[in-house]
Amino acid sequence: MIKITLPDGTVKEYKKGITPIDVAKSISEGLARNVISAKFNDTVVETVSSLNEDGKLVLYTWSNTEGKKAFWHSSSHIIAQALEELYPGIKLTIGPAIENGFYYDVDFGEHAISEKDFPAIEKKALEIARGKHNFKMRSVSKKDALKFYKEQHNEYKVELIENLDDGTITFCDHDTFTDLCRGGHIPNTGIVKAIKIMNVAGAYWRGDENKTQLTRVYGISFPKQKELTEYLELLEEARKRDHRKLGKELELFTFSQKVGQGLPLWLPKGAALRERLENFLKNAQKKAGYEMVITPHIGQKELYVTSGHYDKYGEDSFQPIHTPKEDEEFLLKPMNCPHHCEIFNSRPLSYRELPKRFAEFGTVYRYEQSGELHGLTRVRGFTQDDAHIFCTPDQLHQEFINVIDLSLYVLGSLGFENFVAQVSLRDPEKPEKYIGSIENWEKAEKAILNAAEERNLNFVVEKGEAAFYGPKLDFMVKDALGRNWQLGTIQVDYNLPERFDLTYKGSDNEEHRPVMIHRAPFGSMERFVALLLEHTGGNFPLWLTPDQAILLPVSEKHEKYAEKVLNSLENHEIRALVDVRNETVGKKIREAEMNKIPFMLIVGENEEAQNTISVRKHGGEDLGTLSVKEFANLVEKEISSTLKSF
RNA sequence: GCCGAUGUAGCUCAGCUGGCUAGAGCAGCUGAUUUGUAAUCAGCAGGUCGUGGGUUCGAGUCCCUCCAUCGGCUCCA
Repeated sequence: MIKITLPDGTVKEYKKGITPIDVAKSISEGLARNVISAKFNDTVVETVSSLNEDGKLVLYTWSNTEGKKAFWHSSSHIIAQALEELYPGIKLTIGPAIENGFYYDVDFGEHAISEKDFPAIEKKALEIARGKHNFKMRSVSKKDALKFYKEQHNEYKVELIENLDDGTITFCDHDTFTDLCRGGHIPNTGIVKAIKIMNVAGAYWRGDENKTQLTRVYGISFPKQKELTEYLELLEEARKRDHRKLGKELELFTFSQKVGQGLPLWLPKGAALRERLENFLKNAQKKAGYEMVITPHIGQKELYVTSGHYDKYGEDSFQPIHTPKEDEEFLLKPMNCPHHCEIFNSRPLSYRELPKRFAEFGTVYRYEQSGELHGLTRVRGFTQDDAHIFCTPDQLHQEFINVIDLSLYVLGSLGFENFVAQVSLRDPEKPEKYIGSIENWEKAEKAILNAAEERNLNFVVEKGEAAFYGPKLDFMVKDALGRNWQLGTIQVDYNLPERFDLTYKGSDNEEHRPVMIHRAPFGSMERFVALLLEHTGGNFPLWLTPDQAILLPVSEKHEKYAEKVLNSLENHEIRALVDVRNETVGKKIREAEMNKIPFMLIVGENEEAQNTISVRKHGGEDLGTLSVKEFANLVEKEISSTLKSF
């Protein structure tokens, strides 16, 4: 007999060799029907694996992330089988579950598949699923595993197997299909009732752009057809929140082929909105002891050679600007830090003056690969809400904490609640990717981890994601389609102070090296506005939104009165406009709704007589008839409830 | 940069297998209407079909080049 501990703490005794699914049956038939995967002692096991020792068992259903993972991973086996049957001779590589669905990377050889082929593949996959084939794991010796794939001339699987230890290799069989696989499947293919191929894309073997490019087939599957339909509708809804679409509709920004790829043009409404965001941060920064500086958009090549950026990015970026003078070269500034270092260097500083916090909304230019450009989230010219803090090693901890607090204030004020803090450390196995001493790296990494822990941030650690000069703490936010984007960033840097030979005079009358913090709570104005658009669906906070109210005169006769109201709204610092077009009120409301204007103020005969306005909120709520003063109070109250000061 | 897809009026789209002066709705302009909480009516105007080549008697439609966009990969100071 063995003792099985369930998540609720109960311990039950079973015969040695019992399977998770049988354990489920012993609890209830209903549970057994829904169990699709299991973990035993924190290791993924099949629902039909024998359990031979005491341990903790967790059973998963479709409603658990773990259950979905097994479901989607199993679905990738089904798709792989369908692909093999439809396109004999293709080479399978890997097929994991992802956040939404799964993919399988396939070498199709000469054959290229496209959307037109999806229905046939889906049909085949569903046929296979309906066969209710059991997923069965078996151990295979390294020799046999290699033989199996060498016979198929599948060099990818061979490479994978070669990196595995003999004795740990397992295959998974279902129906006529066999795949190298670590495990973690649903009991049988029949549980998959709906399966859809979402798209195909190129993906490099092992993520290395020097290796073969495979075709990645993305798919998703569900235990019910209805859930697939709902998922597709959800995607459709998400597309409505796409910042590129909303940015155009709300006249915030645009692009021009003539100006160039990835070079956004901010339209009047967008520019004004951005300015409000900048002022919001400037106010907070002022309270936090920052000083604004201004630096030029270009700098001598030598500046970036000193900083190390030229070495790292020079060849792959905008090329130097030449002047009539021989050998003179300038670079468009790709970051502000070197300039700020030279500001620090402009006169001798005492430890009594530190920390120095230089802030600048600095526009920078980076030659991003054309395939990487994406709306406002990835552009070639953008403005960072940048600042560099120069402090003594003793001050570093507190300064870092202060920056975390500022960043949290910014995100909180704009309604970003579901962010993830990511601590990016260096990859210890690739020292060639980084500059600076190991000792300094260790200090910097420790400083970040300590600060993140002290502020109780819910953070994840990613090795190998650090900048080449130092580790960082990034605030990651998802867009409408669930893609992660880095917004705010805080970076500790011991390297630039050395490269620029920055010093301050300490209390011991000796020269000391300051530590530098790079930080940008928004990240960039472009990306921040993009993500804000997707999060709010274009319904910005009232303090930020382009037009707060629109006056809708019922007819031409009331235009004069509308102008008068507009005037007094302006005196209350409310951004408003009048719709003087010769249109019906119904139409004016419709358009104001589509333009997402928070308040529609209808003025007609009654209002004019009583010196009031009828207030309709975006979305349709009728707030009744108010005086301008009452309305202004209402606006002020709403603003102060969302916009706290730092 | 790589793989795949897309590109027709300001916007959203139609235009079948190549065949007369390329269509619609919305937006715009003009006029009528003077409007009460999500589209008043009528008329007008608007496109060298992303660019440059080619095939053909004939190209929005077929082929190639380039540009841009979209979904991924790689990259992201």
